[in-house]
Amino acid sequence: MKPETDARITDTRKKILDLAEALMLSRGFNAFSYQHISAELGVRNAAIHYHFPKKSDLGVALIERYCRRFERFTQAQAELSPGEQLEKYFELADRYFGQQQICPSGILSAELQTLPDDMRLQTQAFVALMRGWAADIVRRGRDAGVMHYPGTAEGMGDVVFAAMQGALQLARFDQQALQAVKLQIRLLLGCQ
Amino acid sequence: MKPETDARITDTRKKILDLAEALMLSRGFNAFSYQHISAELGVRNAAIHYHFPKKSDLGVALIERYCRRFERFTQAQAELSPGEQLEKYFELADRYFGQQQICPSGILSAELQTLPDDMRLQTQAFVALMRGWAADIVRRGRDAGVMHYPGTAEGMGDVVFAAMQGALQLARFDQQALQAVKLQIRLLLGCQ
DNA sequence: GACACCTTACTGACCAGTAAGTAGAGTCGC
DNA sequence: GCGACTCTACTTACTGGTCAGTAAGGTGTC
Repeated sequence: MKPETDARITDTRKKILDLAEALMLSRGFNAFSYQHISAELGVRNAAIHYHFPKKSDLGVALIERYCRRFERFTQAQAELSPGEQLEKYFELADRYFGQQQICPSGILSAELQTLPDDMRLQTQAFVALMRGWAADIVRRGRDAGVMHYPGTAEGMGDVVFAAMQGALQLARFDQQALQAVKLQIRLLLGCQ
Repeated sequence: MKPETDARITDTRKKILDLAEALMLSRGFNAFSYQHISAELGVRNAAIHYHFPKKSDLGVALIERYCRRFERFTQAQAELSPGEQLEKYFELADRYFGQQQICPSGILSAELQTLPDDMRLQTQAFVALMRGWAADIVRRGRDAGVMHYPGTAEGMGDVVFAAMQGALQLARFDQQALQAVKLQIRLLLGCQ
């Protein structure tokens, strides 16, 4: 009998997801193939089709994992101050940058028109999560009196989110762009 | 005898560039094929290879045209006030949005790792142009006393540029995101 | 013997790119 | 003003590679 937590994920399945994630964030979803993964993993192409019959199944699983991971991430940071949360948000971006990657919402929204419907829906949910968190940080920052900006929290959150997404793309040309944008956002929010 | 201006561009060549541009901005560079263009144009695939032997030749020509167009654009706006220039910058984004497109630097930087070397170089030049202009607007805005922000003009320019690039991608999910980001940038710059 | 997890072997679609040929328009010598 | 030539702008016909996806079979484990 299986344990009630059916979240047992086979080793191969996890490795596929990990490799697919790295490939998607560096090359894009359309620009990697099952071959890329199978070669690296030392299995045959069909083994990947066994776990993810269609490529869109792999894509959806990837984004779902992002959503779960992101929710765990925000919950873990729930007790921190808004300023500290912002820095955590920045660290997330730094981590992508260190691996020559851009953020998932960046690549997915750029490729959106060519993605299958199920992936598009999932992407929409993920983007909504990230936007919501950015808005939340700056809202609570203003409520706590440590962040200062004109307009609405949603507007400011969108600027922070969009600027960070854009900055990760910019950073592919200029190493310092990400640092510059992070610094400027801190200044604009009047924290530090 | 030919006129000394040898810039006569054949009709087909221009049509190819126009179609390729629309395809790239909506689907991405890797996600459109010569078939897409030839079918729409009513010619054979090889006709496109005649004008652009390799796909990267088409890509480079596309970005070169962007650079020329952008320089003409900024020169035409040279006499305007910084505030008006910012609005022109915003109008550019609105135009992309209206056609369900994102900005060229957005798609090109997202796909950067998979682009041929010559396109990468050309993209770098184009991004440098756009970044430079954004920094220029806010620098002259501050010098003229109509824009107010902390930090450097380069930092603020990067935030404006990155935020607009990100906002166009966000706008694919939420129609109002672009408006919201534009408004927030105006507020952050303290103009209007 | 049922099931999970693979394999080999294949299909058909699409892709960029090439080679060789052709139609028409312009150029040149005479 | 006419044939020979050349150039531009294509065409048809093809190649080799890559792609997602499938079908059927094998193997070890519970």
